[in-house]
Amino acid sequence: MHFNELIKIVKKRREVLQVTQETLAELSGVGLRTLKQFESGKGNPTLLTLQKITDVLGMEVT
Amino acid sequence: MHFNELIKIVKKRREVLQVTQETLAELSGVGLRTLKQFESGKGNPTLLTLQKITDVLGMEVT
DNA sequence: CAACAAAGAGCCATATTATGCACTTTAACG
DNA sequence: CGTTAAAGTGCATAATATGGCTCTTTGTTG
Repeated sequence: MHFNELIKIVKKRREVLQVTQETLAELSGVGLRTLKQFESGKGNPTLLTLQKITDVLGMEVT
Repeated sequence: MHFNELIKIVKKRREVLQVTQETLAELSGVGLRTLKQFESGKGNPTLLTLQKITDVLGMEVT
């Protein structure tokens, strides 16, 4: 899966759950700045960061 | 998917294809040291690094 | 055992990510 | 227009990934 698609999916999932970036950051333990960078397509997160995010969203990296 | 499972899958896939770490490193453009660290479970690769590796192996991160 | 190939690990320099803080932009209201 | 919430950005620093080189360990084969 392409990077941009991944971002879209994560972003959409967060919005469906009606969670703000700030809340997701807190819940996942990822820095708000990091999350913002990721969602705005300017990041290259580590696998750990991505997993923290997807875990909270009930998603999975495979 | 858990980190360790991911590693196992990648490793197994590489072995099935009978490709050495060295060759995979060259083909994927990832440093040999980085690949070794990843496969030995001591890494936390960036998404880009992981994708470079899985691309060559004909796998996909989703 | 000896020899070889592949994998793992230490050291170290450089590049990049993760993070907080403050500020700006955007969007949706009244 | 003014207000407010959410998202995006600039900047600095700490932490971590990357990658080359070298050495050690492991596994296989004669």
